[in-house]
Amino acid sequence: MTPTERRILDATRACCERWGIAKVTVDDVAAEAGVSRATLYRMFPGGKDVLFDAMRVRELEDFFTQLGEHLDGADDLEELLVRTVVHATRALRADSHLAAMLASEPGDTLSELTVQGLPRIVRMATLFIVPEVEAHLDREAASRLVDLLARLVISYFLAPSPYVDLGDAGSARRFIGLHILPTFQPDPSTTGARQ
Amino acid sequence: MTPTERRILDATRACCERWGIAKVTVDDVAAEAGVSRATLYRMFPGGKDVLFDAMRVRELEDFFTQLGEHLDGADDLEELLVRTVVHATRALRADSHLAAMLASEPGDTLSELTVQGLPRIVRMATLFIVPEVEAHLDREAASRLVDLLARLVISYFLAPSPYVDLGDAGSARRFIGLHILPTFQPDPSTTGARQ
DNA sequence: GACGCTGAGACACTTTCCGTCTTATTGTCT
DNA sequence: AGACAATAAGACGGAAAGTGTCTCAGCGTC
Repeated sequence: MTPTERRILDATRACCERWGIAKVTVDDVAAEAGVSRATLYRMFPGGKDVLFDAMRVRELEDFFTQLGEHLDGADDLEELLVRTVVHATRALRADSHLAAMLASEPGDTLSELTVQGLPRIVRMATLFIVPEVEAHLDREAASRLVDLLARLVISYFLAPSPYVDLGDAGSARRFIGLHILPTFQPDPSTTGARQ
Repeated sequence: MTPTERRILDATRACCERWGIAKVTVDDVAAEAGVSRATLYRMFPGGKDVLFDAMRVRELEDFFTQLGEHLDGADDLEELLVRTVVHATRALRADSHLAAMLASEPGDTLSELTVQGLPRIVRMATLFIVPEVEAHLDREAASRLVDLLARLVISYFLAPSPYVDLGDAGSARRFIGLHILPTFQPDPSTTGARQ
């Protein structure tokens, strides 16, 4: 990724934060990035759609990169999963950009977190998290596990439950120990015995 | 002012806060107000310009109404003026709407505080503040005083000075006692003796 | 000097927005 | 019930803004 591309994506993000996707024009982004429209179209052929898509991809990459950094030192599977969902949930809650988008354009943003965007999110989560999980499960199981957890994190983020708070380590640990680990870890000798 | 007019002006303000004037359309305002475009044009014939103008007028009215409420119990002229400039300055600084506008549309907003809008501001200040000042000065002097103070408050708000902080009561009192009162109150027996 | 990258801007096309208008509906008053 | 005022919905043409492509000129590097 060239510095110019990065500048443009940063500008896109800034514009979206300020005005919401619906109000942002290509000229806005170009001006914010200090770049001509021609350059922008050269770097992102396809224009607006491609540009905003690239922005979303980069946001996901950033999100999971940051998430990955919080996973070091998690030895057993339970600890790994707990850290993952807790940090992911807290990061989502702390994301002011996301909050602004949800407030100003609920429809588009929700779509990006569910119907339209969820496959992409799951794919990215798989890419980043499955390697960590594979230390404890085979690839197939790891993929299914990450798929499931990603959906759960998003669901509990969008609509909090009185029973589970995935932003709280204790609650997340109980939840994972009770509903997740037993189904993915047929051998009960390690952590399945909990609860 | 009918309730519908108020709803529309509230909606206008809300839209401006969210997107900045440049990005707001009449449809946005109508939708936000839960009113059809036809109704909006009936209430504000002339459309966008008239609508935004009405919003600015109402903001000024609100501003000075609130300011007026903080002036009760100021007996002597010095106290009255100090309270006025201190509250006005603090209100300007605390106005998140204004801050957002200054950030997103510096040109328009500054124009509204200086070249374009200042006459209106002075007129409104005169309307609200002069009656209070007239208890201590004749109408002519009161008008000139309010005109002067309004300009000073705005100037020191836009470009703070190391010498004067009109948001601080002590500093404001010194400033007014030193530079304002002597020129408007030739009789030095009451407060002019200070400093 | 050839090369690649960029900014500026012309261009045709599309979309959005504006302001005005008509029509149907609703609720109110007599 | 019927007259009436106010409104929502939306059609309409013209104006404005935005889009995506293109050309060309400038500028630094090799």
